[in-house]
Amino acid sequence: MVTMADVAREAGVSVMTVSNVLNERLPVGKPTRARVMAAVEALGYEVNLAARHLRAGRTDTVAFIVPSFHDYFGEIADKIAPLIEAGGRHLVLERTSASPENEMAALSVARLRFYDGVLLSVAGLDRDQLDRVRTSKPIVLLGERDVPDRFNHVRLANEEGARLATAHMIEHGSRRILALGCTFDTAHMMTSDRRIGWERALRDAGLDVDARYVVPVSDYTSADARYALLDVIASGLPFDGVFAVTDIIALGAVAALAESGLRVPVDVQLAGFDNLDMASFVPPGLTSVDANHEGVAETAVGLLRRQMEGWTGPAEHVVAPVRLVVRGSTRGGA
Amino acid sequence: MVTMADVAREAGVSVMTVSNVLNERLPVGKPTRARVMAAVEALGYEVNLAARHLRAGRTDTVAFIVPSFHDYFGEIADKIAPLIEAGGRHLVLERTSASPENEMAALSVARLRFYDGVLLSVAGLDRDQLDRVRTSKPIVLLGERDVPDRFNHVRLANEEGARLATAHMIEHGSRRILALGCTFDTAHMMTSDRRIGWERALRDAGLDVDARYVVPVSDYTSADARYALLDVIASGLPFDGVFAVTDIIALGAVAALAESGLRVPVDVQLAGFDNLDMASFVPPGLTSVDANHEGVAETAVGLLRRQMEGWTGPAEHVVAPVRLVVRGSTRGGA
DNA sequence: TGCCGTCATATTATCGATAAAATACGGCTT
DNA sequence: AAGCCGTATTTTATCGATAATATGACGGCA
Repeated sequence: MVTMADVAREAGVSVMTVSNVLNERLPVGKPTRARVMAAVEALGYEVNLAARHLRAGRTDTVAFIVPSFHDYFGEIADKIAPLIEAGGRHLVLERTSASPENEMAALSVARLRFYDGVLLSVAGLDRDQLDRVRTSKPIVLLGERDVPDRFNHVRLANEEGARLATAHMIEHGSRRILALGCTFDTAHMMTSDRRIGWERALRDAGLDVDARYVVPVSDYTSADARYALLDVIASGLPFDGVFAVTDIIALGAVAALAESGLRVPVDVQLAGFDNLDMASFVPPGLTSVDANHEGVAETAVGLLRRQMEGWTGPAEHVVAPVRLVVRGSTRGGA
Repeated sequence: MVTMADVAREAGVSVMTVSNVLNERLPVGKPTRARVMAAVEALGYEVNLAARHLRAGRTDTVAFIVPSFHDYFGEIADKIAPLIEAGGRHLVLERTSASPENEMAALSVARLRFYDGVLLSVAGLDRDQLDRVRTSKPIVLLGERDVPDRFNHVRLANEEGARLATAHMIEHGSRRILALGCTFDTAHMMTSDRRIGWERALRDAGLDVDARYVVPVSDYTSADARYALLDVIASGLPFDGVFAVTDIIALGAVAALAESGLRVPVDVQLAGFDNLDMASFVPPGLTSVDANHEGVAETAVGLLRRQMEGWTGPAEHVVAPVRLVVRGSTRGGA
């Protein structure tokens, strides 16, 4: 492996001069610079990032730590990447499988040191566990869980989004709306906050809240959502609307409804949450709560950058606004 | 920051003994080990990975470098991650935006050194550019491009998959099948190999190959596919089948067909490629060529692991077999 | 002539771990 | 009691860069 020392020897200068040429820290005379560059070319030198990392304590890398690589997280990661790159760093993704242990491990001092900053999409950790994390590394948390005040945090207006979607379906005639994937259990705040929004919409319209209409889904996959909804249909519980806690859940619902001969939106209206790319394409177009990925990405990266540049003011807790994108799966749609 | 030296002082031993306790390299006496562990606990010591990396030359990390984080790559990454973790390393994703420059940069010696091994999904680089990469770092290439022999490479049976899908639609009555997203241009081998399979199926059935039925798509998104197919429909070119070069393209086709009042599979049969998770759920179920993500992941990780363990035999070029998963979008389906 | 300031380059110390070689020590053999 | 061995532990050298400091050369000016 060719090192700076090799380059220095080849160019007849000291190692420090090579470093100065390459990093443009101290000024170097023109002819010297030329000789160094020539030597770098000739030997094909490339900096050893491990050594730089150890000495300079910087990696020019930011990690986005996600529960899984696909769907929602893949889409948002693609929005975050260019923003990080614009700051001269690059982004890597790590995956935790949504397990608290893995999330904790990812936040260990050792692993954190690999990065200049970390965006963590919290899925498994609760407030207490997060509170035990002691680090001065720039971190921004994303996601719908409760987090300690000292962390920067970006989350969505879950309740409002669910309310919008549900109210929209009520306005267009639905009276018995399932909350598919929602829960009463508050451990997973995403599913309970959205359930609260669904409840509010029902109450605002003077409708009853019937616990049987809250249908949990075991694993947040389309497959599980499909099964869950097929069970409901088989049970004979009457419904004329489905609020799905995410678009992935909504996709499973689309399949279950189609298989059961229920027409969307004529027999059943359907709305999801996240507004994934696929939502526009799944016939008849999936009405969905748009969380504005782009905006969330910008906010989160902005908060992170501020920390990486040395800002030490109080943490911010941003609630990203949402809006409803109406498509063919509800009766207000095209 | 608490270092090994701090722990050593606290435990009254040398730094090397601490290292030996933590890494279980040389045997350490039981009482000494206990004192060291106690000191580690008391001080909250965690190893500095940068220092270890510099000295030991190992990071216990593997990178999967992808064109973009979403859809196909997200799904396959979720398959790869557990396999890497089973080997005691962890996986990170990096993104290249499919640009040759970024892929080349990712392969630079400097960046490679951050990882014990690299899985690269080649999207932009051609054979010549790859040939310029000189490194002894374990690398496995994935994807449908042509690559130099000396690299391990896993790709799909593109031609065969396209042939299967097309032949299946012919068998069930289609006579004029579009090759949506396919190309004559061989730069992107995925799109041309799959076109060749489509052609072969047509020829095998004694049907004409009409160049007008090869419909390129600008950017491999569902949105672009939808536009492209709407254009075809508007042009009046008659067709009764669509082979979509990927499921993402097929999804765009689903939307275009639905909007145009064409029924799937009655008026038009449709088949895709990749068998993404969503393919089972988009009504009426998307017939798709299954590339066996799981198997591809295992093969690629196996080849990589072999290299990381020191094997230096000749590189392998694996063509992963494919099979057709028939669903409701074609007439053989349920 | 002698002193000072400035720009260019070189020296020294260090980041925190690990590989390899060296030493200490108690027991066992003969 | 001397010699040897194996286990436990320490010493020394090193990975490759960078921060901080030191040196050198040269021109300007009193």
